[in-house]
Amino acid sequence: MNIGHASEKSGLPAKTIRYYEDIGLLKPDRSDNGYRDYSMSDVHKLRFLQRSRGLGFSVEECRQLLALYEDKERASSDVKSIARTKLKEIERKITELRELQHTLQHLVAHCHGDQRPDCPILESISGTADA
Amino acid sequence: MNIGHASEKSGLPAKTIRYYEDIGLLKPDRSDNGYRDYSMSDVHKLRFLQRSRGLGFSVEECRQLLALYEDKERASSDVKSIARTKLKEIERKITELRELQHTLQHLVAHCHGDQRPDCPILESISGTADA
DNA sequence: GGTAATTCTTCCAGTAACTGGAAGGTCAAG
DNA sequence: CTTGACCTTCCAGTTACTGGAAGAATTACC
Repeated sequence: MNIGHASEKSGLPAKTIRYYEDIGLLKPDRSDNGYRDYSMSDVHKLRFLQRSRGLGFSVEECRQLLALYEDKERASSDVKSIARTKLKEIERKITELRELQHTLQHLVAHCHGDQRPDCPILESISGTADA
Repeated sequence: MNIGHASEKSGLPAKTIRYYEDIGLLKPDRSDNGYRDYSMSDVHKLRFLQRSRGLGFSVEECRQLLALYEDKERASSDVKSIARTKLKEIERKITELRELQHTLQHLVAHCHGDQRPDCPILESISGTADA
């Protein structure tokens, strides 16, 4: 599969896909003509990268997450501990997104023109009533 | 409140806080000595930025979200529509995080050394069974 | 078969969002 | 009144892309 097709399937621009290859996140086969040739597995990884980058994980964290998957045959205890650390982070992110969600919902539902600058959303928007 | 204190409270490095000021995300008061002086409201905004950046929103999206809050007095229909768009995005992010969570949980629970490279996690890790 | 458009290649420069470090001013403690 | 922590600005470097040029390969059309 050429890069254009892989780009469509993964949601990542071709430029970004080539960049990910440059920094060693994946290395697709090459066809005889020199074109990159992406397998389904490559596309899965790209889609995974597209998602996890969009969720605020750094490229290095994504590299770890990919390694988790790729090294699962050995599944050593450190691999599991990384996974558990990431799971904690994911839970935190979900919690924070829920709070952001509630804040915006409140904004849409209750703050319609008659709110003063001291709206309680100001207090809740940061997730800390005190700070 | 000086920048060091605001940094502690918001979780953002002082460098980043100054950068956010440079690009016009907030403008704290200045004390007589020229030091930046952060209000509680400023710290709330910083904490909000810290969170939403970590959740994969771009600085420009964060600017919009902050504006949502700051312009809530007028609460025009476009403000609400932006909020609704962001709510959709937040829901998507939550869904994706849940899927990532399940994948990692599966990895920790079931893939312990006896998995072949064609582990079904490969299929599910990208969130698309087909692709 | 010819040729024009599309898609691919590499390379190099630019942007976004920080991040580190130098050079120097301010301030609280001893 | 000096030492050390914290602040200032400025400029350079890093990360993670992103755009564009120049050229080769494929596909689409006559």
